[in-house]
Amino acid sequence: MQKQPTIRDVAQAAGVSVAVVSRVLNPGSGPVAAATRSRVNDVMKNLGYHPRTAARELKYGPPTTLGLLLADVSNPFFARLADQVVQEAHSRGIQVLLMTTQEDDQLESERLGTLIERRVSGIIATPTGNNVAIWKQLQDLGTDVVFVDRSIPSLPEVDVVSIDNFESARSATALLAAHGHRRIGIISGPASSTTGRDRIAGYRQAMEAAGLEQDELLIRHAAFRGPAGGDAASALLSIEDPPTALVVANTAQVTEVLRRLSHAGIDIPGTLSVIVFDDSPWTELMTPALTIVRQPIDLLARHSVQLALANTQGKSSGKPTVIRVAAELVERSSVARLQFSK
Amino acid sequence: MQKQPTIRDVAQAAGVSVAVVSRVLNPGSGPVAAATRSRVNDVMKNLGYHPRTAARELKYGPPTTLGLLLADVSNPFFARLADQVVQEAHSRGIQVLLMTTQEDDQLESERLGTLIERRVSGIIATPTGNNVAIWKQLQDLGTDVVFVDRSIPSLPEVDVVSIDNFESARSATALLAAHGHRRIGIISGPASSTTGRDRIAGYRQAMEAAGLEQDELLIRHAAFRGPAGGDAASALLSIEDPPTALVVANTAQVTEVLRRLSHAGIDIPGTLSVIVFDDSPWTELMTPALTIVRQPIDLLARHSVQLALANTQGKSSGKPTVIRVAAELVERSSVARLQFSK
DNA sequence: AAATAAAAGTGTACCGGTTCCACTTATTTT
DNA sequence: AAAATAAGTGGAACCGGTACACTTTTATTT
Repeated sequence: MQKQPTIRDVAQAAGVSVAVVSRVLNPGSGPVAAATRSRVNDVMKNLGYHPRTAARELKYGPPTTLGLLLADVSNPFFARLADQVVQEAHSRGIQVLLMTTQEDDQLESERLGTLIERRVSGIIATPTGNNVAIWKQLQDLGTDVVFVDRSIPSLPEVDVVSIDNFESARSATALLAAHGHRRIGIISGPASSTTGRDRIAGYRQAMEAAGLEQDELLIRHAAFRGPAGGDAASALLSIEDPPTALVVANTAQVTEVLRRLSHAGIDIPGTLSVIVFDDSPWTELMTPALTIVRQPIDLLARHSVQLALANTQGKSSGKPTVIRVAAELVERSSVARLQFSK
Repeated sequence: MQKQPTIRDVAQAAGVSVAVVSRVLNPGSGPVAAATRSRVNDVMKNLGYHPRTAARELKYGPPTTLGLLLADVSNPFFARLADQVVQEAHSRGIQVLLMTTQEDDQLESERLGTLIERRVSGIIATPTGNNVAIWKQLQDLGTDVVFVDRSIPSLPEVDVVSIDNFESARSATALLAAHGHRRIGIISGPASSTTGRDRIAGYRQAMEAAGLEQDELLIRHAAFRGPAGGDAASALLSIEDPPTALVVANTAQVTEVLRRLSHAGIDIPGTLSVIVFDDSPWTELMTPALTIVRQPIDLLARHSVQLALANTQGKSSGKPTVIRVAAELVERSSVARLQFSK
């Protein structure tokens, strides 16, 4: 392990002052003779010099790091989001500190503490819904906070990027209704989440528009984690007059719900038609290929990163920005046309 | 946006020196009277003070950040790895800087540059295979480098954590042979990768042990990214005497290969038996449920993090550590028993 | 050729913590 | 009661860059 050269070592070796080396390091910060510049560059290469980000950050807490706080990354939806966010950030020279909450507000609060100490310029997060005080503090500190996929109603001043949950659920439900389904179930996120509520609202509107009876038994909320999703699916199937179609609108639990359906030996779409909120590659590989609501993850990522860096670039507009991108209903083979039997 | 209080603000407000505040901040670094401690703590809370990591890092480049450099995170295997690494790191109070290379060595080199400037204490990476000089430099600088899943033969002094690729491929192939298959194909990673080579070697050994003819046409290498995986699958199926069984041993391209098989209308396991290296949840949901080689991602993550922090903790043992964890062959329904027809 | 302007380069305070060392004030030891 | 030891606190240098104010060199103008 060699001792790390500093800017002063470089300056001395090149026979110039540290100020000049700093200028070479930051083009545009001041004039440097071409000959000097190349000499300094040579010395830096020979010495294996690399400026330390920590030292640079000390002067002005710079917009070079961004926090990405997700529920977990094993979920394909979040994984793809993380992938896109990282790519988008990298393309702007920004680094990403990845953290997970496991939907645990205690863990979330710890992570937020770390992000504060690191003075990240922005945070992109899927909030658990608690820790409102800390989120507020973060904003007061000048950190750009962006909620993605979900939001917290009691924090209306935070930027939000998500799909149009209402419209997505509405159109998915409408599609099922148009195929003759009258008993349509929906499994959505917790009622405390905006995501969950909006999707249910869209579902209701579609049911009403189709003139279908709204049975509260057909509406299920499931927590983002744990067995709740599977339980909801099982419960839905065991009611007296079970649904012939199901919208799985809890993005985080799609796999869990499908596993339960599969184990129950449900024939899709024979017994049950299904539309899910998840556009993972494998939804196409299943038998039958699943009809899905495709979330434009790249757009979610791009807008999130943009907003998370907005204030930094002086583009802060007093009001919080809410971006709703359109989701796409991709029809495949998991929805059956129901014959009129009654 | 409020101005951020510094340690001096706290000191002044509490009527003590900065040294005392620092001691309160770092318990064990020196004596502080209980009364003073609580007074300082109160002031910190009132002022909303949070120490800046950047300033702290300046003194001693500390082991508080770890770089995770993956090919991409949209791939479920890497996503789950990232998830576990982050959890493991968090449990040790370490933060994770996530980066992706897209398997592009140019991008990789840029990312490595950033990691050097940040003086991360350790790096966990799936290397592209190039940039050997930079990896060496990283190590000289005292950074703990750990390759996970793959390695680079020309860098034997780097720690490696992976599954036992040879044995995994051998046992998967042996299972197929035991089911009466004689024409067994394999799609593995590029020949330049250790992963790819080891798996092929395991395959060869199993073929030989079973007394089966080794046809080079049955062995395909596919790059980790791009359409190569799918092309390899198509090519395999169109040879004169096509395989009746296939080992998809290119973890990164499993989905791509399966998609191609699905589109080609191949009946699994009727026409083709399949074993894949991927234990994503959805492999169980497919029809038929896929027989898989399950990689213990949690173990890979745990060992990686441990090694990446080893030197920091003074546990550096001159020699590089190579950890091979056992993978598990999970039999499900995608392998058919072949009747002897010849 | 003198005057003026622009370019190149230097010295040093500063960012916000940490830590060594010196110093003062209790507490023990003999 | 004097000396030795420990506890509590403060002063200031330091980490490695950045940037401002200023001096020196070179180029341009008339």
